[in-house]
Amino acid sequence: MSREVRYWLLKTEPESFSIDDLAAAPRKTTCWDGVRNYQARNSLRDDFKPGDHVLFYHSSAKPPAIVGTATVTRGGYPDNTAWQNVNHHFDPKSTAENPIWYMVDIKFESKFAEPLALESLRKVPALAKMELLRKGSRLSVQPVREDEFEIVLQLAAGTKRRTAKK
DNA sequence: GCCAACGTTGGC
DNA sequence: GCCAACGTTGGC
Repeated sequence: MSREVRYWLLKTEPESFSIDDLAAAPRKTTCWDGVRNYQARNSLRDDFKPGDHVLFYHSSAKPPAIVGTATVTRGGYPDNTAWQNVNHHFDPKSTAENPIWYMVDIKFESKFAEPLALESLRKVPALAKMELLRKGSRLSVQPVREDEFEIVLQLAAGTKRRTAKK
């Protein structure tokens, strides 16, 4: 029995890694390393599978916004940056024998014509239950419902059309 | 196991 | 820069 495709949202600060960085990366692919939160880790380790779709979100940006999409090309595997003690994400409790932290690979899929700002997403009733919009939400790796994902894509396409008409 | 102190995230 | 909302740590 084949598993259904799942949908995710990944947060990143564009100053450290942006959608443009992803688009410019070799094979437009990067490993999504450095996640150091257990709930997020569990998603990466257990639930990310190749073919899953990702919304790419810029946090601490002006404005904070969903800026594009990516696809998962490799499911969870140990995050080796955790046991490189020169690395910013070093965690002495994690070893190659007993990895604590996991990463995935994602590939660039699209960059929206216009960012979908957090503020504008809050005005969309169909997205009211989205984890991203929940008060106090801080998860950097979060599940997205299929209908939410589709609505976000439609919104992105809509801003594109309006821009084209100008 | 409780919980206060502390550190981090991230919108504003 | 502020601070609310978390998650983690560690004393007890």
